[in-house]
Amino acid sequence: MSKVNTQMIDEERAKFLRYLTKAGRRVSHGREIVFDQVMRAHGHFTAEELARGCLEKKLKVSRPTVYRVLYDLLEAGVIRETAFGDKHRHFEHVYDEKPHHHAQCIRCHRFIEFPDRKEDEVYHPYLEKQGFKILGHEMHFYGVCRKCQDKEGL
Amino acid sequence: MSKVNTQMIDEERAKFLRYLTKAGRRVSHGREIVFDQVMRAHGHFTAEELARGCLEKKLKVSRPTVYRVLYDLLEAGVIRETAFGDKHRHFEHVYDEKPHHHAQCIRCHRFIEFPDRKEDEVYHPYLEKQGFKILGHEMHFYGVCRKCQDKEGL
DNA sequence: GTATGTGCAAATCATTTGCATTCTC
DNA sequence: GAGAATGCAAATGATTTGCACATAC
Repeated sequence: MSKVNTQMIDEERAKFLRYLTKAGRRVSHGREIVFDQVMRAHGHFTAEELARGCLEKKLKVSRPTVYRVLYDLLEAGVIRETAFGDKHRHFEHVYDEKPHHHAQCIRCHRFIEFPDRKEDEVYHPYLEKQGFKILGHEMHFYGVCRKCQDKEGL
Repeated sequence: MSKVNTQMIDEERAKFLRYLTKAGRRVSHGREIVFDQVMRAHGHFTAEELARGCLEKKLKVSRPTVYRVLYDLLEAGVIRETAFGDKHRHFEHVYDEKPHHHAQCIRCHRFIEFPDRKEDEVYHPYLEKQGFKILGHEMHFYGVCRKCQDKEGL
């Protein structure tokens, strides 16, 4: 919608195309459709949700293709997997990434989302104010390890 | 092994029994076996791993029972789900819980584990020293939300 | 034209469920 | 003895794969 948004999508698209070219893969119809749908998605989504959405909209892609392209996008660094202990895989764009956090209830599995701050202690009062009883936490960084960076250097 | 360890296991067992009693559930053979195996497990494990282990050791439990008891233990707060974006469910004890962190490679999905510090910035140099290129992070708190606390109060 | 991408149907794999049987309280 | 727990086999649901056909380069 906004100029920034459009620009970011273009950058992501360029990143994807660059990746495909470099990897000797093709710019196919399926890849375009799925890329598009991913960019339209808000927040995090599961592979199934995206696939279902495509099918419901009668887009010309099959479920397996959605899954396949999702892994392309992962490889390309356009999306990333989020760290939820759920049965399904969750993804989200890389492009709207700001450090963002979640508190999950071990009973109902619902998430409370909260804004970024500098130090982890800062979050406790915030969550407690919402009545969330904290049992522990885990910081989850994602990135590329040395070995994989070396491999990519090839 | 150590005295502390044994004591903690006893405490966890007591917690589990208390939960079962309170919930009007029974102290069955299956629950004892699975509790035992969980306490022997190191770090995090998947339901499948635990089930397979039980079957390989010819323990008197079936796969569905392992799964069922695992959810009892979750309910009882003896184990918790960890926040990994994997197809399987990961669990770990609550009892050896210290704030601990993981950095995961988006390529090979391997984890780098690292010790707890006070502020999240502190981790960056640590990971970078290991050649891990950080793309982002996510703080994951687990606990019980207000609604579920209220429900438990019943 | 050739190698890659795709859909379809079928295979997998972890997890869950129905139900008859066995056990705990 | 009644209500729970369990095993078994079968169901489920997400994800993946084999393969013949279609398409991008």
